[in-house]
Amino acid sequence: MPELPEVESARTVIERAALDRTIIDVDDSDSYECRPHPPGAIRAALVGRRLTVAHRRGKSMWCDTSALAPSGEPGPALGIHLGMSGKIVIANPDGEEIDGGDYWERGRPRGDYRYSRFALSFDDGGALMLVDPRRLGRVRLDPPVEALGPDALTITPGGFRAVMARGTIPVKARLLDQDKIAGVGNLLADQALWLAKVSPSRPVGELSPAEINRLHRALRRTLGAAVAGGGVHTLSIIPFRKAGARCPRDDAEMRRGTVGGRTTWWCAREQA
DNA sequence: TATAGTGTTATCGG
DNA sequence: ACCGATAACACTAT
Repeated sequence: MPELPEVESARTVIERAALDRTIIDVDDSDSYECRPHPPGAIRAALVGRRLTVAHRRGKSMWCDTSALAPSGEPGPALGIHLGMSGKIVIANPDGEEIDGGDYWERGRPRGDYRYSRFALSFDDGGALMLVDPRRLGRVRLDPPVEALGPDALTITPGGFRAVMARGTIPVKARLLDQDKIAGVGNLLADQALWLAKVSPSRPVGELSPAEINRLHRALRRTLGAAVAGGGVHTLSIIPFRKAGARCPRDDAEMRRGTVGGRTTWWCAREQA
């Protein structure tokens, strides 16, 4: 399920395979996925335009759209969030199907579009779909991406220190706050905290400068490992997030709890 | 069969 | 203002 690395991969798929194709139809009939737009609103805004650039910040993607005529104004940005179960699928007129989630989740039978919640049809006969069984993703025009914090992949040490500077909130909850730092999900957070040997429930304001530095370096390493390995499911702590598991570094018990509203696993000794 | 879950948003209560 | 808890979304995996 998508965190920053998976979303970046989806963005790349759009960039490679969906830009500069003229949109002739839009299925925006799922009013929950497309909230707050009523059915037809996204369609009316996009038909006749092309996606021109694919952006990402944290787990949010958005595409710039072209003007309807050479002298016209560009269209609104098309924002796509994958939620917990979404992926981009592109079907091409020659029968080729590009599944932007193939590398991180079990395959979906070719041509199974049961869970397509939003789709763009192109004038060449192809289509881009948001396939999202749980319907936790969303599609909207001009998404408020400026509310997001700096991207977790490019945040500077100074920026990271500022994010972790104040408050009594548990450090993991702060890592998951997309308005403070964008892109860290539950698994990336558990892995980075484990690598840095920092307890997920420590109040951020009590972290030492050394701990904050360690955590930032751990986060960078974690993001690099997830991108290189092919998704957050390849992170090294994942097999140990289960009952009875022991920490692969010191063999202490792995503990389970809820931090920031999410299931959290940590080493009872090193992350005390 | 029952339960948990890799995400976000809104809302309520302290 | 800050923070925790809950619900909503609807399906898969164990």
